[in-house]
Amino acid sequence: MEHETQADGRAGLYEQLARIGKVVVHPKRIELLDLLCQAERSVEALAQAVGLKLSTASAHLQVMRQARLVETRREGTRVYYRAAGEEVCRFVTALSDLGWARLAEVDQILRAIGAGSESAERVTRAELLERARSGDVVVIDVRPIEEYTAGHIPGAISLPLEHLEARLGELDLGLEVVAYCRGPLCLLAPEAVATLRARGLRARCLEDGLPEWRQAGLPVTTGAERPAAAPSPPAGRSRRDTPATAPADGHEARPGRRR
Amino acid sequence: MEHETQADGRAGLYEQLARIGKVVVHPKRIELLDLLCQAERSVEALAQAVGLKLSTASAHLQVMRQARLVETRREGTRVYYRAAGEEVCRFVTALSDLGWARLAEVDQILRAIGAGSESAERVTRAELLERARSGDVVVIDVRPIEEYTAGHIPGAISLPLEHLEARLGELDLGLEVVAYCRGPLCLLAPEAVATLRARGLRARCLEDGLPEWRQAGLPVTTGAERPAAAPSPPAGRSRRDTPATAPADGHEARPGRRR
DNA sequence: TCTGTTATCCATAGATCGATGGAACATGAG
DNA sequence: CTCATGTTCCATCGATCTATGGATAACAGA
Repeated sequence: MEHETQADGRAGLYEQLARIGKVVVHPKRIELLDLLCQAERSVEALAQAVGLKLSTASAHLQVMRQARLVETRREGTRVYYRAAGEEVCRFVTALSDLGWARLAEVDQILRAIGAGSESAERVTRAELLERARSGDVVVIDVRPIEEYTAGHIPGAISLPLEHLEARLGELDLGLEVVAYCRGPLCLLAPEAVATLRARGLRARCLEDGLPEWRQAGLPVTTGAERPAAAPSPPAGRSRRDTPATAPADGHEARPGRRR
Repeated sequence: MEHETQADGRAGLYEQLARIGKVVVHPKRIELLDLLCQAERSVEALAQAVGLKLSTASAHLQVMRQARLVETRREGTRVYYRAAGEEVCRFVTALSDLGWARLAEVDQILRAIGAGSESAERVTRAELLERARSGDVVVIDVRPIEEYTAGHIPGAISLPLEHLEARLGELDLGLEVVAYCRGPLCLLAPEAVATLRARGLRARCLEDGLPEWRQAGLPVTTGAERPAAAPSPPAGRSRRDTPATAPADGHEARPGRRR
């Protein structure tokens, strides 16, 4: 069992799929994959993000790499991992959807942390597009800054949850705030909304997160943030829009999941 | 660890998702799930279909049930399993897609069995819809009869691969034949097409299979087959169309995958 | 009630996996 | 060349998983 490339040579299709399945048996690996769908990171950053020893994280990443779900890039002495493609993110999304729909416990956990009540009133992607065009909302990306840099909604400003309270002043109090994060299972945006509401602001979450936005074929801007004073620069000024690989029909490519 | 419902009580979101992941670590479980996305079956039928001892198959099904991916129905002395919902099939589809895209070996296996060369010329769903309307194609469902009964493309006739040669006479030689099966990783349709072409007929595969057809929001007919003489009864006469849960935009809901 | 059929449960033995600390390797800076 | 840093490889122990045969439970029919 050395040459893993051709080892198991007589392995059927399902054995191959099981190699992918092996990645998502372990909670930490799912967490890592989820992170990697947001942005590429070094091994050390990943290990720290999910609370794992370096060697353990590396081992997990090896498993993921053998299944071809992640790829690496070397920069000097450090190695950056990234998701190996669009399909990987779609797979993770499908897994999350399934979890949301089938596992009552997921729902309970989310509710227990307080994301239950207000999550009912979310902004759809279509609605956000429309209101962003007319300029009467502020869109904030509450994920860590690296993930914002790796890709964000055009016109959104980066306001990581941890800095939210300190930088509240930057927000235009007259406008409604729409917060988004990693996806339906991520609690960053719901927490941000709770914080903002406690301050008397009007705030809602976007349905789902950036991966779903991207998968819907909507434009994504990469690169650092701009001064962040103007709340709504006209959309479409992205530094690098996604190539039009996905059909840009957008608006609910996936059937809805919300309860 | 008895009350699995609330055991692991203090488990995070990713632990919950890993419960789903656990299902797809094992090749046979993926195979079972794939089968169950086509039609419900008894334990015995499943065990036989995938070549497993009864007790082993039952154990696997238990795992899948604990993860809430399958549900059961009792009829007399036998228990029927079925996929627990639309999202399950979507998940399996995403896994297959990912396998197709990432695992070079999958491609090699498919090619090795001879599905490589002709698979390039497939019929899109949109094209099939159009040509079925004008009535110049025969659509054949080459899956086992149970799966046809559980759901098939309106107007398609059931012609399981194993009976194809014997029932060749039923086909209208003047029309092109479009064969479909379980999905991109299923070899039934490609083999059928190869057989038909060897007989001099014009034949092509449909892209993907029935689950993808259903997921695209297109109508699905359930129930036994009709006399199967008339090659193209007008579509839309389905005995029970799928409820309009999914958006019926159809035509390429997912971004394409074909190489 | 007794019997045959179908499915689940159980105990066991063999295989695989995960976490961990320390060694080994590659790279860049003195 | 020699160090320091970041990452991967390795050996090990403990935990978990799988297959299997046989026991048990649910059900139908006489």
